[in-house]
Formats: sequence, C-alpha cells, structure tokens
Amino acid sequence: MVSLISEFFDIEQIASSGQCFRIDKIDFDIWHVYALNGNVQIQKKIYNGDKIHLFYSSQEKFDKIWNPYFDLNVDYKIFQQRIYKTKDEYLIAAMQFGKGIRILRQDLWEMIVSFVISQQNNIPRIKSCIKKLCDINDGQFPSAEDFLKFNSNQLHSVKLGYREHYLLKISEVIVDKKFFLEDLKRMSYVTALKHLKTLYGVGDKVANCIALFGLHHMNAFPVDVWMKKIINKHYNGNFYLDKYDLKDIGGLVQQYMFFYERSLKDKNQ
DNA sequence: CTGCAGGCCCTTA
DNA sequence: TAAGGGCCTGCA
Repeated sequence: MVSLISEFFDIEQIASSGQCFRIDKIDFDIWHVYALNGNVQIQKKIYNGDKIHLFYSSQEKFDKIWNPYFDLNVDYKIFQQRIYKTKDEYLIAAMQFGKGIRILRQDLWEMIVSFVISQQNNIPRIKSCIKKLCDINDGQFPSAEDFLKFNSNQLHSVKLGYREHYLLKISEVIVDKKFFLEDLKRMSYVTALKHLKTLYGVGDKVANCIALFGLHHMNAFPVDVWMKKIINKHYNGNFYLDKYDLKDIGGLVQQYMFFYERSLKDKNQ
C-alpha cells in the first residue's frame, strides 16, 4: 500500500471530471480504477485536515504505473498560482473548487473510442457503453482488431447507436495501417489535431478531447455545449486564454470550468 | 407524446 | 463557410 498526501489530488473529483470513464465508486470512500491493462483501488481519507489517499498497490507498481498515470510528477501548484495571478474571479473559484483534478495520462486508443462514444451522450451512458465493450471482450478494453472481430449482435448489444459505425470505420483504417497511433504521439498539437480529424466521426471537439486526454497536449481546449454556456454566461461570449497567459494549460483550465459548472448544476437538481 | 444528452456528417446555397 | 436536417439510445 502506498499513501499520498496532497491537496492537489482527489480521486473523487477525478472520477467525476468526465475525462475517464472506467473509475467506479465501490464504497463511500473507495474507488476502483481500471486503466492501462491493470487496476487499482484507491481510498480517500481526511486526517487532521490533510487529504490522504491510500493506493492498494505495491510501491513498484505505483512508481511505474500509477504515479505517471495520475500525472503525479507534475507540480499542479504552479498552475494554480498562475490562475490566481489572472485575478479572474470565476476562474479562481472554479480552480479552488476542483483543486484535486489532474489531467491523466490515459491510453490513446481508449481515449479515441471513449470520446467518439461521448458525442450527443451523457456520462452514465458513456460509462455503460464502455463497460459493455469490456464485458464482451473478456473484461479487457477492446483493441481496433477486437472491434472488427465482434459479430454484429455482440456489438449491437453495446447500444452505441450511430457511433458504432464511426468506431468500425476508425478500427478499419488502423488495422489496415492507413492510420498510425504511434505517429500521433510524435506530432505537435496542431498537426495531431488535423490528423485526428481525418478519422470518420471525429470532429473538432472530440479531437481536442483526444489531444488533451490521450496525448497530454495541455494546450488543447475542448469547447462543447457546456463550455459555450459558461463562456456566454461569465465572459459575454468571448474567452481568450492568451489574454490570461494560460494558453499552454488551456486543457486544465477547461477541466476546472467544466467540473465547476457541472457540479453547480447537480446541486440545483 | 416531445425534448435532449460534453457532435458529426452530409447536403445546399 | 455557414446553416440545417438526421442520427441511435435512454430517460424525464
């Protein structure tokens, strides 16, 4: 077991931040994380005002897998200090509220599949689709090859709707070696975005999510209907990251804003 | 019954 | 290049 004391890590916030869909709450203070062909349980506790997380993992696995996965080598305090400097009330409130969110380093292919599924969809149903995809594939997240091997009844039982066709087309170009995931990892943000958008069913919003969560381009800034609402409501329709000198961490800023607004909405319901 | 959920594709002008 | 219809599914 490995313990982590940090105010800038909160598994509960990460689990509901909408960037990952395979973290399940299994008890009031325990979450089960499935990722990178492995899994780990994490318990969140408060001792004397300090937030402490217990990872049910060996030190070796923690160092090798979970430390990089949760981006724990990066000091988020520096990012937060930069947000304080903007003196932007809404941004600071959002950042304080979602202090424990981090941009995870998730598997690229899983992010492509997950965010294609996310379009015109809600989080519970996205999670349900992804769980079913793993269920019909011996519990493992399906590869592009696996997608092409599923029979139509199996795949249809996942209830992907019109997104099923998108995922089959994407799987095809990857299996046929007309699209290389490894190439994407070497590209700049702008080039990767352009390349991602050649995939059938991947538009600007989904490509930005993949760039942010699958390629760790922290400057990717996905704008969805929620972000549009936030920008209209709090910024009169115009939000310029470069004005605040936050362009290189736009993705983290987006997560704070998104998480904050979504939480306010949940509270009102 | 209608409307909508973290869009995208395709067609038209 | 902009605008608008259609799309699977599930839930209110």
